[in-house]
Parts: sequence; structure tokens; C-alpha cells
Amino acid sequence: MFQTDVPFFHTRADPMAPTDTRQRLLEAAERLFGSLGFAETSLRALTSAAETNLAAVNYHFGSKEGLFKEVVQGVVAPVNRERLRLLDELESRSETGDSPQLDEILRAFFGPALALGTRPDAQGERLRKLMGRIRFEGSAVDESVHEVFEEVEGRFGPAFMRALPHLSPKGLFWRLHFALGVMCSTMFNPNQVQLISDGLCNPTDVQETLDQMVRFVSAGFVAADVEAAQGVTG
Amino acid sequence: MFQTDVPFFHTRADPMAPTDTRQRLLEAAERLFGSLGFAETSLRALTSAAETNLAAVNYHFGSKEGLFKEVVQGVVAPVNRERLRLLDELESRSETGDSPQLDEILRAFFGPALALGTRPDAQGERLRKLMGRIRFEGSAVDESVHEVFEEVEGRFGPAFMRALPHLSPKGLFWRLHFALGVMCSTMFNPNQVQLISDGLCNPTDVQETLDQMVRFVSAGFVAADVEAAQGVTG
DNA sequence: GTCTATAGACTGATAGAC
DNA sequence: GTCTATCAGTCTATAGAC
Repeated sequence: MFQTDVPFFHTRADPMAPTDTRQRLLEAAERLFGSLGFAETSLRALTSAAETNLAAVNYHFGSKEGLFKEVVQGVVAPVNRERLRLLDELESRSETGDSPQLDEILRAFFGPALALGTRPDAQGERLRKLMGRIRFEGSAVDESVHEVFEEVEGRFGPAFMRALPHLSPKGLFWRLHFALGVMCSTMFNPNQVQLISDGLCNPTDVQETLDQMVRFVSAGFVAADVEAAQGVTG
Repeated sequence: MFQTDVPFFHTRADPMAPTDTRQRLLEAAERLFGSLGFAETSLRALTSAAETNLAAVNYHFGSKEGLFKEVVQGVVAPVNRERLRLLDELESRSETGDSPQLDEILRAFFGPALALGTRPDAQGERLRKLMGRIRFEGSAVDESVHEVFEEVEGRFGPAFMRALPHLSPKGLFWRLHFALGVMCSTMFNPNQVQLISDGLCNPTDVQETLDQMVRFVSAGFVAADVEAAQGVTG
């Protein structure tokens, strides 16, 4: 998704050029959209960071929104591919009998997203923030991003259902919604937990974050349905 | 916080005026900042919605940011006051013996925020969204809002600790962070759960939302520490 | 493919009349 | 307190040279 779609037989003017304009724009956009969001990022800030000019954005991506969508898809698509690969692995293993455990499914879902944060230097931080931000970037995202998530929804939804046969559909959907909220707000706002805990919690530690997240969310998932609980306690 | 600070002995030019300019600005700002966010809301859209002019914003609030901060504090302050009142109630009751239960504390914390959604017409929707948005509106908020939350942090933090003596501080802070993520993402993005559940989950039903949220989060809170669990299972 | 130059509209803020 | 008029700057997008 990030590669230029130049056919392989095309001879570049300078095959060893450090990076071409299109690539530099995508990288600058990843950084700026990630840390500032769509509305707060101006094309001027973006093109000067990419050391090019306004016209290049329009030439390569059609518009600011076109660039944004391509950046988002470039970040989301590999994450979703890895999620599906991990789920495949879990489910093929379970053909012999036991189906995937809740914890395993959650790790397959959260892990690839959190792993964005492991990229070198500050780039990982920005990517993670961009990934978390997607859920909260209203209009600019919705249509184009939805389709990138379709396959993930279609595969993980049923997987959760099978792992949680006691839950009503309603209870499951609420919990899925909460789980997404936990993940996205953590990825979007990682320093907040560090702040309130006075440095005790380290959101840059992917393993720690993943462990804590899976523990919290899986406990929330296995809790009895609200209706069932009300039936018991009054 | 929303009242004009005119002393009671001041004679208004027209005491029965429907609402004065300052008030209309605050109400329009509540709506627009709530649904669009700070950056996407222009002062022009705002002043025309309030049926006044650009200069009025500067006269009454100094700047766009000044207006935003006053709106945020006007929404947050009463919510936090109600939270503290409910916690007082719980804790004074418990002087006779039992300290507040986790569920009760969570309801005292989530309830007043969710209750914003019960205001008539579409205003509640916007207020709820604004409240959820605060966590995700980077720069424009941080300093001024922090102080509004200080007392709530100082009171609820220890209350949670007392209700969850088994948790390490680290585990507790992560869970508080997750709980905020659940609440804010649900308030900011209420229609998403309705969408994925094909209408089965109804986020405009405050009671349903509160029940589901408390059930999920309280189960997450009582889960054993990550460290403790790792000590047992490997 | 890359650039300069600019169009055309919008931004927040302010001066100054009333 | 409220307004009009306007400033000085920003915004995205595009035309057209190379």
C-alpha cells in the first residue's frame, strides 16, 4: 500500500534516489496526521516537512483527504493482515479439538496494533497514535476505512462468539465496543496513564500494555450478562 | 459557571430578554464544539449560530480558546460536583462499617457523566459528546481542564484503592486508565455500538449504558494483577 | 514529476463608531 | 455591550512553465 505502483519494468530516473516525493509525503503525513490529526494538519506544514510543495500533494493524491485516506489505509491494512494471519493460526491449530481461548483471540486482535509502537525512534509512537486516532477522527475517515475493517469484523466477531457462548448478542456487542474503546484510547493517549501513575505504568512497553489490556478486557468479557446478573441479584 | 457573573443588584437593561449574547454564545459553542470539536469549529459558524458577531467572542471571552475553556469547564464542573456528592453519600453511609463497594463507586463516577445525555432534545447528545471529547482534544484543553479534575482524582483514587486492596498500584492505574477509555470513547462515539450491533445496543438509554459499562469495568477491576496471574500460571 | 505563482475563500483577531 | 469593516494571515486547490 505504501509502495509506488510503478510497474517493475519501469526504469526510474534515479533508482538510488533516497526517497521519492510521493514516499516522503506519505512519511511526513504519517507523522503529522498522527500527532496532530486531520484538521489541525495543514498541507503547508506537511509539504515543508516533506521538503516539497503544495502541488505535489494534488498530483500524487488528488487532495488532502486523498492523502489522509492513503496514509490511514497504509497503516491499518498491514495490521489487519497480521490480525487475520494470527487468527488463522489459532483456528487451524484448533481443528484438532479445542477452539481458540478468549485470551488468545484478544492477543491476536490487540497485538498487531500495539506492535506499531515498536518501530524505531519516534515513528512508532506516531503510528500508534494514528491508529488510535482513527476511531475519533469523525468525517474524514468513515467510508474509506470501514471496508478495510470488514474482513476483520467478519472473522473476529464469530471467533469471540464461539469463545463466549454464555453471552447474549447484546452483551457481546457492548463488550466489543468497550474493548475497542480501551484499545484505541490507550493507543491514542499513551502518556496519560504514565502521567496519572507518576511513571509507574509504561505505555511504551508493548508487552506490559498488552498484558494489562488483555487481563482487563478478558475479565470484562467473561463477566455474566447484565440481564443474567439482574435476574440473580434483583 | 454558566451564569453571567452580574451582581444581583445590577439592573439589566432588559431583565426579560430571552438570553443575552454571552449566554447564546456559550450555548452555541456547547453545540458546535461538542459535535465538531475545537479545530473544526470556526468562530464564524459559531457567531452566526448564536446570532451575533465575531467581536462579541473577543469581548466576552478574549479568544476562541477562552470560549472553549469556559464551555468545557461549564460542562465538567457540575458533573464533577455531582460525582463528589455521590461519593460523599457513599462514604458517610459507610462510617457505620462497610466501605463503598466497587460497583457503587463506579456508578458514582460514570453516572453523572452519562446523565448529561438525558437533557431534552439533541442538546444532551452534544453535551455527552463534548464530555467524551475532552480526553481526545489535545492541546486546547490540557492545562485548564486538569484543575477541574483534581479534586475528583484525589477523592476517587483512594476510594478505588480501598475497594480493591488486592491490586498493586500499577495494576490499579492501568485499570483506571482503561475505565476512562471505556467511558470517554462510549460518550464520544455512541452511535458506533448501535451500528455494529445493528441497533441491538441502545447508547441513548442511559440505564442500559451504565449497567453494561459498570459490569464490564468492575469485572476488569477485580481481575487479579497481571504479576499475580503470571506467578500462578507461568 | 516537479516546481512557482496565484486564485479564491476562509481563518481569528481588532479598531473604532455607536 | 454590540456592531461593521477590515487587517493580516492561513487554508486548499489549480493553472501553467519547465
